[in-house]
Amino acid sequence: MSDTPSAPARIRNIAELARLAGVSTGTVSRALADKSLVNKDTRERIQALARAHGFRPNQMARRLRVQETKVIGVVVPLGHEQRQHLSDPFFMAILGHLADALTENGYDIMLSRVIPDADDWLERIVDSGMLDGVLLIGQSNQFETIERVAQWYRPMVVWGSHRPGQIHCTVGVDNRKGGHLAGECLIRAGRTRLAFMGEAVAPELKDRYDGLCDAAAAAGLPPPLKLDTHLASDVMAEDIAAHIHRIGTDVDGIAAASDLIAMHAVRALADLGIRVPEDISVTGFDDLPLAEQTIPRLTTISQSIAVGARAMVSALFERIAGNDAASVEMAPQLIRRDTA
Amino acid sequence: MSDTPSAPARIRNIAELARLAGVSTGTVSRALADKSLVNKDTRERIQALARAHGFRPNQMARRLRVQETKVIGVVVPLGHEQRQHLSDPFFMAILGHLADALTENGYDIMLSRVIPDADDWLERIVDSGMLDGVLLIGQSNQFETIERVAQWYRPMVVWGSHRPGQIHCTVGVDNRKGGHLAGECLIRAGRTRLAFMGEAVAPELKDRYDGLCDAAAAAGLPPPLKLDTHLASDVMAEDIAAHIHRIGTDVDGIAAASDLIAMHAVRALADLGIRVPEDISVTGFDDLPLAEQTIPRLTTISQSIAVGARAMVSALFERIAGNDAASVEMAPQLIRRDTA
DNA sequence: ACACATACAACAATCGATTGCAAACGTCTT
DNA sequence: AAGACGTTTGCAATCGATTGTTGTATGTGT
Repeated sequence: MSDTPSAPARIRNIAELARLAGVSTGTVSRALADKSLVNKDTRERIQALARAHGFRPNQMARRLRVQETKVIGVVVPLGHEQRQHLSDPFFMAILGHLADALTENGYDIMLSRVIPDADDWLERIVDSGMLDGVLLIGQSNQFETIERVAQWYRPMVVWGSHRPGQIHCTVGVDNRKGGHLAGECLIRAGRTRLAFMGEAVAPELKDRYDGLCDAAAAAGLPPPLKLDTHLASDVMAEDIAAHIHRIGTDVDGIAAASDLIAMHAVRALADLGIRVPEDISVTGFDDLPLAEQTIPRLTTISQSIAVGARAMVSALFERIAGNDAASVEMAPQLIRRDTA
Repeated sequence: MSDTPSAPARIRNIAELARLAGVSTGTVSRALADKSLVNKDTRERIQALARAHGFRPNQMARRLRVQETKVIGVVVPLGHEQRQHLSDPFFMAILGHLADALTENGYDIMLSRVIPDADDWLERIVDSGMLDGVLLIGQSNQFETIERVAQWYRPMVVWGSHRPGQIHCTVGVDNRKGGHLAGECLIRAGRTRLAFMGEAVAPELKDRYDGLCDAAAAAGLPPPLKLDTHLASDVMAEDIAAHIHRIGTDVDGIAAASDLIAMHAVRALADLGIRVPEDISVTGFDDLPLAEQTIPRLTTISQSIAVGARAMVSALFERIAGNDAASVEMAPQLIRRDTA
């Protein structure tokens, strides 16, 4: 015996443990999986031995063999916003809830922030053989790519807008309705010169703008101004600064494409001595936890991110199990607070 | 030919592709890896074939073979804050920067939010065989566990405080100094009845409190009040509400343990008609991008998260390469804005 | 004492790629 | 024409586990 029990030799694989226990690798495998096929005594002896040596079977090998990884890819495509950070609060909020739901079910999360340079970025992710399923956060400007992959890859669910006849499964709010609600709220506050602050490249954002236009049209107002604003927080500030001059003369109501944009706008207006909501009304979009904590509190359109995340996960599990899961479109809700 | 070229049969593995190309699997493997050992023509023919069939080698198998996964685990231990969400802005901010740095280097990220119930939670992660390295965000109350694992597992870097003589490699700010800076700032503003709002369980937070005490002692003030406050945003609100009554009579300067706590506190004070900074001064900690966007803008202690994240990643790569990387302790910085 | 069921563990194929070694082939030299 | 050499390719072992099949004791019933 050259091994002292106090410093047990490190065991690298199931075969070494098998030799140590005087059994075959098959038995060890079954013992560690706590299968009733192996004698209770043997089983416990092997488990104790494994514990003593701090041995844990290699997951890579196991997963290769059983063809099931228990890993879900959570992918953030940044086609239109190459500079946008993962640190965007909306991503993070939804990611947090996804993480909760997935870990509860014993799945790990592989996080990818993808800038779709090569056109097979999604294929590369999807058949890396590392993932049991994929959750896409946002469609970005990659609608076609997503559709293409969805034709043959089932276990994928996307946060975003639903277009009639589309193949891929989405979960999201009715963004157009949301934009409409925001518009109505501004109009009810007596605002007539509306503007949309955001970038209408991704389907979600375009829908929000269209909804805002609907509301304006319904009230007999001209189509709202479109103030292009990046979602990446570092660039956003500049964009807003550039826009802010037109505001006050041309604009008295801002529907922002996200809470973050709204917050920045309110902040920038305050710097110019323009008061919200006295001089200008502002609405956000998302209803992040943050929106309630700002001063003044943000009036915004709720996406109920928590519910949405759960819906994504359960749709994904359905699809992994082989069943079809339909898209989910949730109703947005106006949360009236202080800014409009 | 039963296959029409427009709908090529799906190829599942390298062997099928090899048969199709009339070569051996070894050649296919080398061809796809673009190794010069195989003839340029053959190589290109195989690559074209693979592309035509949309074939991509199984990563799980490859990784098992080469014993290198190109995956880094990013782990958030929630020992003291079981209810804390991943959506905490600080986690998310640092995660975003880590994601940037890691993806730039061709690594994927496996995200785990761990509630350390079993005492071998870290061992289980570390030798799952799925990871080339581990980044821990925060030490939580798991200092001993981390030390234990660090004794034999090298490629691990932790965001948090550095204690003299500790084994595991940390990156973080000098939290004690940071607390000191916050205290000095409050004291310079004429505040004498200080309080610390946070939970001094994790080493980082305890250090911040100690630093605040240092500053108080240096100014001849009594030790600051300790207002226990959870970091999870849902519970936090209640905690703060409970504390808020003592404030105004007992307290005129608050050093919050995080920007988020500070924001909530300012908000809660505003609801009670207590003005910041006129009636009470408040400092945050972290300097999240958000801190600049609130009204009033948050005075806070900067952690320079971006720099820290880069430091973590480069220390980790050093350690993966087999070199030793020392802990990094960055100097905190007071960012004076409006709240103190 | 014999047939037969039961419990347990070993054997070996398998997942899908990578890679050291050897073999086949062609070219060039002497 | 034979040997040396370089270029390509194939063969087969390997990574570390899982699992269907097979084999061998042991125990039970008649």
